[in-house]
Amino acid sequence: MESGFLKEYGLKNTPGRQAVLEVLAHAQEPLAAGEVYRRVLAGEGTEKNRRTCLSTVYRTLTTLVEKGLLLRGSGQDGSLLYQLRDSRHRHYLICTRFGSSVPIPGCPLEGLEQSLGAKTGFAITGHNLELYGLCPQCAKGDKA
Amino acid sequence: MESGFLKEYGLKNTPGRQAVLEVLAHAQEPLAAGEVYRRVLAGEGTEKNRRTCLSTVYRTLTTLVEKGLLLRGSGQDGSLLYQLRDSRHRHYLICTRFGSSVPIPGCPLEGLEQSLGAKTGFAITGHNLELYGLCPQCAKGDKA
DNA sequence: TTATCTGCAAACCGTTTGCAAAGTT
DNA sequence: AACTTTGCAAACGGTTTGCAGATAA
Repeated sequence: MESGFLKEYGLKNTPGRQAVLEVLAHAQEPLAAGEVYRRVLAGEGTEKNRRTCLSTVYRTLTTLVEKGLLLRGSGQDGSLLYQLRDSRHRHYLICTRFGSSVPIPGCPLEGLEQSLGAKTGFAITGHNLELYGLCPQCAKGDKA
Repeated sequence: MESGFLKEYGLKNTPGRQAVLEVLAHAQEPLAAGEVYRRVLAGEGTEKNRRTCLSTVYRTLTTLVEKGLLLRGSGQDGSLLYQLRDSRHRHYLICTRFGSSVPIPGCPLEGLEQSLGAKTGFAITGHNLELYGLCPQCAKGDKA
């Protein structure tokens, strides 16, 4: 994770912020604030900051979303999830009975964003997409 | 709203449930539980139930989602939103600066659901999609 | 009559905020 | 030194739960 990186956004370069960025850089999927916090404490990412509190993590995440470094979306249960803006993202098929999820290959929205941006004048920076349904096993034992 | 409708799902047909269903049937967009509650009290829908409590609304919504009558998604801020499963849904382009939103014409996922269902064996029942960006006005005065 | 449903109040959990101390530039 | 950021603890808002009385079948 580049340091000096934060300054360009008018932010002070503190170990806590570095740690949050590193955790998100290593994450494979969007993370909830609490999960980011746990990973920072566990020392994931190379920064060795283990002395932070949850509210600081929240404040950092909020700040970074405002500056455009992170994207914030929401999961099926309403939890807020954060990811680096440029990280490779995935979409998932989520079983509404057990919550199990299967990643969808590719992103079906790439073309759409462009054409929609052109049509509306919006500068589109991201999106949130999940599909819900019953997984094969659950679909059989249906009929509740 | 058909009565007798609920019985088929093994549910008792109570005025509270009727009222919740009616509110959702008249709604133009997905509603949060609190909003459903307010509308029930206000007597929207034809059912005249004004004597209910918020936890009952939550329980009703949860039950109806489990039975497959409703879909539950989540908004940009993580609030949980409910809608009738078969109601016409819309997607929105949301300005990340002010939260203003513009509806997207049509649903870009109709084809996708079918093919994905066939490929994975999931019985796909719904989805959640939002696009984020800066609206034309904000995109100009950028450079934070 | 029996099992389900409801209202109330309290618990719960994720998120936000006030404040004084610590850190960055 | 000036201003930003942090830790702590308390507040907050939406959601869930336990229980006893009411209601649908």
